[in-house]
Amino acid sequence: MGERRSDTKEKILEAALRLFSRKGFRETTIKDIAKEVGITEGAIYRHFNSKDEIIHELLISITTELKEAIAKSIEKGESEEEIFKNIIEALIGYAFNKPESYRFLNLYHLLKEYPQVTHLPGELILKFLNNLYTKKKLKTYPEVALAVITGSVERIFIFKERNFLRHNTQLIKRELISTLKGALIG
Amino acid sequence: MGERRSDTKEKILEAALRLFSRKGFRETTIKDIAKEVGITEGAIYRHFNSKDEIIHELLISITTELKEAIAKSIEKGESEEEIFKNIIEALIGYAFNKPESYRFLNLYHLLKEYPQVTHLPGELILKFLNNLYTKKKLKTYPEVALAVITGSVERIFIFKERNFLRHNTQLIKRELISTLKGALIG
Amino acid sequence: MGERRSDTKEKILEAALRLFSRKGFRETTIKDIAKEVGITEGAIYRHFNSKDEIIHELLISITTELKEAIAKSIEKGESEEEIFKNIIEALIGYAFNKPESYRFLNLYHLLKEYPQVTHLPGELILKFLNNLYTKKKLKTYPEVALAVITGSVERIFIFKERNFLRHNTQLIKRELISTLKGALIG
Amino acid sequence: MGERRSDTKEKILEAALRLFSRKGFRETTIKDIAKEVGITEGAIYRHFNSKDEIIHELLISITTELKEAIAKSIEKGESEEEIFKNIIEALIGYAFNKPESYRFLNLYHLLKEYPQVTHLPGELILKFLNNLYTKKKLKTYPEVALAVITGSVERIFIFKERNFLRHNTQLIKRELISTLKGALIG
DNA sequence: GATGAATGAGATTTCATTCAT
DNA sequence: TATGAATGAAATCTCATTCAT
Repeated sequence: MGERRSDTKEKILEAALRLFSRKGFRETTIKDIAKEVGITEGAIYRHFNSKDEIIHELLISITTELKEAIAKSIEKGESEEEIFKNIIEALIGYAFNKPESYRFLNLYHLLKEYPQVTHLPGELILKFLNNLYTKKKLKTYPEVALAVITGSVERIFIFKERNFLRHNTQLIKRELISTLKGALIG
Repeated sequence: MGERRSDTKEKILEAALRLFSRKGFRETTIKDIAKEVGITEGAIYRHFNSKDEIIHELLISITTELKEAIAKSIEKGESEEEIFKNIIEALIGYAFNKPESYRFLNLYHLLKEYPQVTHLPGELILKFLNNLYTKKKLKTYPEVALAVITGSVERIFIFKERNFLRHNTQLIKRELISTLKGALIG
Repeated sequence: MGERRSDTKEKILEAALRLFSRKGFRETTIKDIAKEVGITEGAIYRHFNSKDEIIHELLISITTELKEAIAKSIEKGESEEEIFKNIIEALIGYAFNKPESYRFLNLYHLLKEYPQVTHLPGELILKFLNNLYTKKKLKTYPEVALAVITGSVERIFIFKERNFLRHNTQLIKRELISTLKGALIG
Repeated sequence: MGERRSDTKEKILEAALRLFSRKGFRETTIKDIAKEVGITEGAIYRHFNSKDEIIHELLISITTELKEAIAKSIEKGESEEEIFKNIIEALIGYAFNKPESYRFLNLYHLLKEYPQVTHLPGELILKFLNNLYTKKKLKTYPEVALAVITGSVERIFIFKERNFLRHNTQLIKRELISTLKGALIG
């Protein structure tokens, strides 16, 4: 039949992301993905050479997307304080708007080795924090600040997914931003 | 016949923990575990009915252990501030001293559904934070505070494992504690 | 619309021969052949109904070609000795000038059953040898002579392909002819 | 159940040899082998890591066996003429008594690259022929002689398998030996 | 004639689990 | 208790062939 262009490839990536992020890499089978897309297993292999290739392609595109979101949030900020706020907003925004992508990333980095090839989104943030640190505007070491920021966002995300947050999302976002601001740049 | 019920069973649990935390659940096979212990696959089934049972037993014992560590850290503190500090120390201490158990826990909770049966260590901390919040001694919502605390510790742990921290562990610990204290209870 | 019935069909046969003789039947895929020709898999099926049909068509044309070469070598000879020499020259010539066809034939007959339909080139040679034998001009049984002739040529061919021959090809050819002559018809 | 020792491994090798030599490597499946042995596919993998490993193990043992047969035939001979005769007898004997092994070897060397690791049986024969050649006792180049010997034996073998020989085996053997002797050492 | 996505059957391999010894 | 061969189900991947365009 053949959908126009490579609609199918896109559908495979979407289905795979959905399943990987929900169930993990090993526990998601090619058959699962095929069924989700509505094709047969063999058809997957016209678009990808292996399961690993699907995972890798997702990793690259998600990493790129998140990195770009962060880059943009840094560029747009006018003061350091604003940039700080923008970064956290970008992180939370990404996690909340693209939960599957965000989960995928966490899962990947927990299970697989850190891939050398991929420049991680964290690097951009770290650069900014290093800069603040040099100017004595950061209350702690850059690595510690990075850990606090990214770790907090991740947990907030998990809590949200588990319906553990007793306040509405907007409120939580604002709280987190002001808490981290207070903690790190005063 | 010795007195300890089963030396082998203990060794299986240790080996399984080591492998699960390093490679993941699905990517660790019963054969891997058996080889690590120095026995054969069949022998594993003398001590456990299934692979899942091993995972579950590990989950229970690790969860219990961490919960007890936290409980103790709360009991021992005399002031609220001290308890706050103790809790964070207990968390970092656990992560740093029992990295495999800590990794196991993170992995498990990322991959499997939250098991209803298990009372999570976080609950004790949350109770304490709720208490602080009621007394207006917490700068943000308890859930947000819990996210910041546990998320930060997790990231510091990951950074340490990846040799990403440029200062020594003791220094980092102290920094984290003072940062979180500043952020959350001022 | 040209006159040659199908240029593409010819190209497919050539590519298939090249690949089959190099890698074997099963290890050569329709996709391999299509890629070699520069068309797609589906296009192959415009010209052939199945992979087996390609193999069979090659078999027929190669067998015919070799048989004709041998027939010609027999017709052209004036004395029995000359015919004997011509046959061996034709065999070596075919192997050396059409190595892919020759390899194909060997491979086919090693892997598949002897096809009843195909009259083998060997039959012509055997007829000639039978004739010599009747006239008491052959030093051994015709079958043995046929084995010695065809087997020797095949091995010389293999040795050449593996760069195992330490003398130039012309010399080797001459040596082989005189050796076989000495051995079989004195 | 488990037969004593590794009876099963031996049975797998035997069945695999039988099938490979009859049908080829790719056209013989693990399932075929398992069925022939009377076990399931999975069981094969307790004894071998892959299909290739089975092929390789067969290659090594067959090559070794043939090489030893030839080495012995050389050692036992007292005169050069006797050694010459012994070698051919050893080759024919091996082909006729272990037809599956002999077919396997031919098939392997036609389909796969010459393996560097394996010292080929031909080397021993070549050494002997080189020696004869130096002493001016060989009527042609050693490589040509080797080709004539091994090629003739192979074809005789094939003819026998195809019921193409019109005289009894013993007679054929004797004929071949005397023919080759006449051809090569006079 | 040609494309290339898709099918469907089957091949190799993996692995939790069972079981005779 | 322990061994390790065997099972059986399932996973990844391959490929000849079909078919809508």
